[in-house]
Amino acid sequence: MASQYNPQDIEEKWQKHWEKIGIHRADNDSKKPKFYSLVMFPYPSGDLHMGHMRVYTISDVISRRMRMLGHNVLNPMGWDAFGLPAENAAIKHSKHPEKWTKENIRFMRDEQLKKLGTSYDWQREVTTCDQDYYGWTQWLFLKFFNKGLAVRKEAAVNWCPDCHTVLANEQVEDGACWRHPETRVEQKKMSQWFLKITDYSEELLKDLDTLTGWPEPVRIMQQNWIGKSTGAELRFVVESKPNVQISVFTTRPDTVFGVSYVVLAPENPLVQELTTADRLEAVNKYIDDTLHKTELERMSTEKSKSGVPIGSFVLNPFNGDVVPIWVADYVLMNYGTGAVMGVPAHDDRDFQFAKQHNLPIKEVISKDGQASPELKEAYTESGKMINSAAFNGLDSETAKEKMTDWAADHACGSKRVQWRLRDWLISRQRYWGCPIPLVHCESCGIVPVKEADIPVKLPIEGVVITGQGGSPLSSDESFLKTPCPSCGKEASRETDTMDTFIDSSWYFLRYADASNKEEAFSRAAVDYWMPVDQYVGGVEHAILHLLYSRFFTKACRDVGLLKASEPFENLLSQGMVTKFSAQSGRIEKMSKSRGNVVGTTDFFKRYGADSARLFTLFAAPPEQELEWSEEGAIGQYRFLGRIWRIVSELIENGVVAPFDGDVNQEKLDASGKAFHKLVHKTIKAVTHDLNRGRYIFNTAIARCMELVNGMYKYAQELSGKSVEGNGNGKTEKPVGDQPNTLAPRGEKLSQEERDLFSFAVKSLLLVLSPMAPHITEELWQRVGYIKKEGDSIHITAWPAFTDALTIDDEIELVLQVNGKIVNKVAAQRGLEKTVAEGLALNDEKVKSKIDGQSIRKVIVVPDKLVNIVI
RNA sequence: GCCUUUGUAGCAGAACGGUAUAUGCAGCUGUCUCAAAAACAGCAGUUUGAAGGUUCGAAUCCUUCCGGAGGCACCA
Repeated sequence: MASQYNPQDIEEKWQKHWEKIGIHRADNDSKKPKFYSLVMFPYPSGDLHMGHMRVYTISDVISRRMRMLGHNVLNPMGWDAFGLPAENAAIKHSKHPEKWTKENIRFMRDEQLKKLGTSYDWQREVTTCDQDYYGWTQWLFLKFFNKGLAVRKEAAVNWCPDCHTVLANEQVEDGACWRHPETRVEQKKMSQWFLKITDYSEELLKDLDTLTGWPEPVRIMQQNWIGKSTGAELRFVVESKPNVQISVFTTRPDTVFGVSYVVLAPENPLVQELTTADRLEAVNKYIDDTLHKTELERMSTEKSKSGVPIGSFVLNPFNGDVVPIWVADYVLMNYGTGAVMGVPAHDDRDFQFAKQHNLPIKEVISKDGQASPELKEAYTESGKMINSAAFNGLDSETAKEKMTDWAADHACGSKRVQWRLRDWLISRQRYWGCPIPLVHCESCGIVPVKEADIPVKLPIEGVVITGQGGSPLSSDESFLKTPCPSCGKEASRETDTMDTFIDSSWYFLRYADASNKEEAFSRAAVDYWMPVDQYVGGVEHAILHLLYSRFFTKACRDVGLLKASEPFENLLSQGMVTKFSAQSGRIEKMSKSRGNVVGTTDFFKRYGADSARLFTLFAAPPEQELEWSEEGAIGQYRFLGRIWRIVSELIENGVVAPFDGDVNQEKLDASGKAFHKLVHKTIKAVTHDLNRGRYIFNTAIARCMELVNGMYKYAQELSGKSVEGNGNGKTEKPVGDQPNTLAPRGEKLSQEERDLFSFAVKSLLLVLSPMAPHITEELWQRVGYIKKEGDSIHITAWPAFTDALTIDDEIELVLQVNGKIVNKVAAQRGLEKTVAEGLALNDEKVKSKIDGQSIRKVIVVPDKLVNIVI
């Protein structure tokens, strides 16, 4: 009898063996076509669970299959190892962040990722908190600095009181810190370092169109984030102070004849300048009130539109109307010019505001060019111009341009493009990050550290992390004091560290050349590997990491470091893994805090990594959510057990042996032919499902299951024949001392039947091997394919299929009358249309349905159906 | 409020505008067993969220509505 399938006996053995023979190493100099397969590297938080494993499994299957297709595959792994949790853990366990991080990395690498059976090239491992990584991060920063892409500006920035640091706009969600949804960020005015991502706004937007290998939703999210709006800047002269103008940005210059007021943001300095004495008290009170509102209160669209007039008026340059200036908090200081023109008739917010404060509503555009008796709501579409003097009758889209031109001609406005994207704030007042390599010198100002003096090392010894009172770097004299690189006088280092998103914005470049001691990466290496052919990661990075990395790639290109303009050619956003949580009583994202995690170690021990891999691939298509189910996962274990049993018995019974050739189809009986076709159909289907960009693993596995089911059936049929010739579909009772076997005995079969089994087993193992790498390798060896040390199923060529053998000769022809199915008949494939039609018209059931009525039309779909319309 | 996405047996999921259901889980029956488990063999189940429309023919395309998921949100 065959031995029991026991993953523990085989998985670790092969993992070690693969590492030893080095089949996962990428070659920087190869004749094969390159394939760069990348998965978003993890933050080493300590313990991965089954939910995390999904992304690594998906990416690994893609990598393994591309190797079998003859590619030189780069499949690297590393650690996004700087960040706040290390500091928090340090405070909690009084363990240095570096120690904590390194311990986590060891566990996650050796006990989790390796035991999943991933095929990484560990020689290229990168750890962002290592000097030989962050030194190059600093080096890149200096390149950007020298190119004017890194600048220091005073700005209102987001401060998270929990993290004790500032955050970039992208890291604030609903007015709260992305790490602490319960913590409201505060606005502080600070002088900080920024990377000028806005220099690339236009290109970042435009190139989204070239990213056809990205999911549409991600592209749309980036597009919205960049937020380009085209319109005009119009200038309104203040009536009482003709030398002062209020600039407004509008996307609707065509509505300018409908302006009935102008609004300033409370923070706009013009408010102070233009408020008249009699309004001063009211205006100051209003501003004071708004400043005490939370960001959320201010942003709420539900609430009414508050505001007060400031007493001054402006002149509408188009028609000379004198309209009041108001201050209102629905206008934001940090977008556009901090002032808007109020056109109640054609903007929802302005309409609401005007209704509330009894301001005139003047219609200047209507659908048909006719004025409406009374507007019940703002008309925000385009239409025909009315009440707009010389522009009357024009289509409003045309008027937009003409009126902008008019404004330019009369020196009261111009065309303007406004972006939502802001510069990337990268300073962090934290310890566990990459030090910004700059020096503040009293005489020379801000001076970059010399390239030769990089890395600026993060002090490790004697650092005390309390989480209070600023970064430990600012109180570490040995770090702080340094001679000025320019004049040599005593100066002090910048104590801010960089946002950790910088570390992850270029790690994929370092993988290309990870052990380079001279440069961050060699031009030849990155130009060879970049762009990444297939990136896999969670959709939570749709904006943050993916936008930053795109920016970094373009900036590196412009600094002359590489050729590529876009880092990631194809992107797969896998769905999250969920599980029922007893805490909440709901199905939720698998996470520690929700108490619904499934650990890896225990599962690997009981059912093996192959079962875990198969389940996560099988239970849902990759981009959809996946609900973890213990029963479902065990089902995959059962499936692997079925493969193990049948293949083992076929080997033991002398049926299956190494096979390299074609099965002689002619010498097989009907069920042999059918099974032979099933094998070819399976190869075709799995090949198709795993093809680049498709990656529908769930159906691929289902096809493998069909093949295994077919193999059982065929084996049983042949063993029935070989025992007693009983073909009734029931399992034979053991006869005498003969055990109850699944597989026939080899000597009872013909050569062709044995070949067929050998071919079927070989094909099954090959197409399943990227998904279940251990069991397939073990059985591959047991069949006898591994002859010398370097052999492996994983570097064997992907199997081919014969298309002719994937097509059935006989088909079932569906006969319809008026689109309703009346009968199904067996027919030869490839019937002439007229023959098929005749077949249908002569069918008894069809005839009785037609019942002598006249036929209006006959539709024939070849090899599918005939529809008779009466 | 706007945008994206999704709704198919009890559950997870298949299905170029052409037979609604591959595959797994759960369920039921049988073989084996003293019995059970395991294994093996087999069975059953929905008319595709709802209503319209286009079509010879709609799960698939269009419209409206209902439900789920995600994103954006006084961005002028």
